[in-house]
Amino acid sequence: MRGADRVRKLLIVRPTNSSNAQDGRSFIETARRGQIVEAAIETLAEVGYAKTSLTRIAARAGISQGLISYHFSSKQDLMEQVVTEVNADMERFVEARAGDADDHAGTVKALIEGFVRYCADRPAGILAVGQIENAEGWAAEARERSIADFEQLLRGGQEAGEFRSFPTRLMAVTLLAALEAVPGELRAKPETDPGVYAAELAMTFELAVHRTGR
Amino acid sequence: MRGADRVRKLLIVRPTNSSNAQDGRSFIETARRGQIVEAAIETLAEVGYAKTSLTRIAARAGISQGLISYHFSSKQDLMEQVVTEVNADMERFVEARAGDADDHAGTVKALIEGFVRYCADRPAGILAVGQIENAEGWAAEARERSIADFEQLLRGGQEAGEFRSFPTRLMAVTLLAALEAVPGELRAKPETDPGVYAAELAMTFELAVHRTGR
Amino acid sequence: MRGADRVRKLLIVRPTNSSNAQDGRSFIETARRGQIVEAAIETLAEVGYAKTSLTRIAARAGISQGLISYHFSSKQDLMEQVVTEVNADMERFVEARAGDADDHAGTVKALIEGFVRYCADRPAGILAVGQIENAEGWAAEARERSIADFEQLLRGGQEAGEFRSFPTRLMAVTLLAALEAVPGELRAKPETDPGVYAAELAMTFELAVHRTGR
Amino acid sequence: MRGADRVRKLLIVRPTNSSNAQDGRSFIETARRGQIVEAAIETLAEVGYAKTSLTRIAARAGISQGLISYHFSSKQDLMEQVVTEVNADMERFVEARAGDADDHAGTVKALIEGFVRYCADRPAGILAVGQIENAEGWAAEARERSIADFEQLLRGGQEAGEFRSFPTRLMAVTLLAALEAVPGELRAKPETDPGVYAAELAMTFELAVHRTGR
DNA sequence: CATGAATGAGCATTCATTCAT
DNA sequence: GATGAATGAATGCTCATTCAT
Repeated sequence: MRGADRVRKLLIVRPTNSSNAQDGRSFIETARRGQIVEAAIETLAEVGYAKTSLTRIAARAGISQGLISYHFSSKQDLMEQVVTEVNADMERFVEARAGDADDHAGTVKALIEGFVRYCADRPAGILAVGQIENAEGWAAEARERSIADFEQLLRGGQEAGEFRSFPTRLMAVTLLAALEAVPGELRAKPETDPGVYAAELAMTFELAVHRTGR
Repeated sequence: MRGADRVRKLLIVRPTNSSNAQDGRSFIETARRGQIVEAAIETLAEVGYAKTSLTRIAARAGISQGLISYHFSSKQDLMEQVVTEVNADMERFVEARAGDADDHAGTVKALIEGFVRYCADRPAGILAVGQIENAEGWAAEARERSIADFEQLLRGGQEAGEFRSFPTRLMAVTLLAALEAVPGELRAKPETDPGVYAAELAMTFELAVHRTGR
Repeated sequence: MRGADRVRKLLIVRPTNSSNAQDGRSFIETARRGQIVEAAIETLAEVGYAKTSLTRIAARAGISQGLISYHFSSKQDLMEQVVTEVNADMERFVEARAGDADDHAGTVKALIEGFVRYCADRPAGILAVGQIENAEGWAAEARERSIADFEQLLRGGQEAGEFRSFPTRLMAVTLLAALEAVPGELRAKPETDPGVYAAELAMTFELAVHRTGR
Repeated sequence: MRGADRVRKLLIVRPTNSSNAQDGRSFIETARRGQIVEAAIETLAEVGYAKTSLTRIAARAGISQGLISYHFSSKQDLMEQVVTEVNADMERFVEARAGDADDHAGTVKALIEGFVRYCADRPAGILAVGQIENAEGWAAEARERSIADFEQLLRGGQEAGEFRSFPTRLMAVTLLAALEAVPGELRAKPETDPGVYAAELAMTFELAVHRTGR
């Protein structure tokens, strides 16, 4: 299995059990929903969850408040949609740029680089999702899924003899945390070169996981 | 300078410019303020900032809503107090357990271990502060201060020839992120052995920063 | 310049700098705003500023509290609107009934009579504005504007040789005070004949200002 | 009856039916009550009724909030006391300076001059009473008493053939209004010479009431 | 006498949500 | 599909008042 496949497998979009995954939407409905989600993302990234009201989102989208309720059954429904769409978008992005690494170390590196580049390209989405997960208390579920994915990759590296022995869960948690810090850092220091950031992060985890001695 | 001193220096409690540091409080007032701060921490850790209202804090403390306003000039005042007290408590704790490492690597290790142990001991405070800093938009400032501290330590290690060459800011950001993930992980997996977590985290960063080759 | 013109000039509606003068309101919005303003006036006139809460105004208007906030950005915004509308209404009324006096004495008389008749017709508005200006601390500004207007008229009379010499400001202050006492008196003694009141007040100031000797 | 007697009669302090007229107060109690009343007057005159809280009065007096409630059964009780004391003080002042006019016109003049001088001397009290009467809706009662007094004086002048014929109540209302405007004007234009103001006001009403033709 | 801790009602305001049009 | 008028609950906060000390 080549790296691209590994990343693809890792980032596969999981079906949501909530009711907003139904299809059979008209073109206009899909467009409106997208517009609202976009406005929500921008608002969340800009002012934070606490100050993000439906009124504010509607104002940003240039539509009436009522229309949001027409398209989303509740504020929570909209927030779920934001999380789903951003995750799907990010996964598509990362997968597309995943290198053709043929070992696990390369896959980790590709993953990190893809994510950092995504954050540099479209920082609002990740910031928005961070706000939502934190505020709504959904961090736990989302985290578990990501952690499980990372663990699988790390365990694969250990089994292939590439990585040293370590508790995969803790390393996965740490890797996830390091990635989650990226958009905030890029916002705090916009002059940061994403390439350097990605390379440094990749190096850090390469050193942390690779098999020592030999 | 020994490790304990380095940690002490790192964790020095910064003077607050706000007015709630005044002394001259009666015993009963101090006790009530402490009780309210405690109730606020528990509430924040449990339900998150968005659902933490003064009413809820009062209910948890078993007092009237008005009493909070009697002791704190505003909700923000209370939140500031929570941050101040938790930080002071954490720094006291970490400093007290700081090892006697006589090199920079040892200091980093002591810092990580102290922090993980603190999170294991009193997880609510750190979670509460995280909620506040995120919601109130104070995260940026708090981050910068911590990052500056960490950078100083890392740069010291580089200058002493202990650490490899890397951009200290990015490593500091990553280290901070890894630490901030600790209370969430301990909450998600309460069975985690803090000692193992601390050791693993220390090892991870030891490998990441130490001078390679030789 | 005839008396009607003098009064018209005197009572010209001053443009408000606040933003609530915008047009482009729907019919229903205009109606609701009017209803709320009306309820506010009645409440203020009846129970005074201190006991006039948005809850009370809403109750009198038979609507929810939230609806007031929907139509007015703040309590102060509503109060400004009350002042603006009552003043405009009063000025329209007084101007419409302004006599065709062709001297300054006649103009003063027309002004007094118009105002007394307005107070007899719609006493609540003037009482409400009095409450607001006093409580909000706007009394000073409003007073100065009225005094300046009155002074101008009185000075005109002096220059025309109709009025005796007196400090115009003090006479203006006294005249204003006498007028402001009208709604209170009409409320205290509803049986008072407004015509008699107006005539008596006009006579009082006629005697006070007119040129003696000859 | 000479003018001084007329004024004395006019300004006689009426017994209050409320319960705060009881005697048998200790020295310290009397002093405290006076101190609180004084602080209330200053606060009312400075910030207006709406912003005058017991907390604020206590702060100004340099005592605890509770002490006000200890000495006055309610906020309303304190406000009543302010009105009573200011009125008594004012009446004492006016009476003391009442001239020895031997006709009614002179008495009116003495009254006006005394009041203007009092407002110039101690403006806070009258402003405070104005705030209270307006806000509490007590204006009515207080007004009626003053009006009755003035009417009696004016009727006396008419019966003595000094004054022209006019409805005494309306002239009394107007005179009262003119006097009530004095403290506000002195505050708005502190450079005003009280002597000039008094003389002008006296002249105005002299012209308004005196018997014309002869 | 005096304090200040404590309460509970009331305040203006915000906001997610509903619904007639 | 879309609007915006309307609601009602919740929020942070102020304040007169009570009461144990």
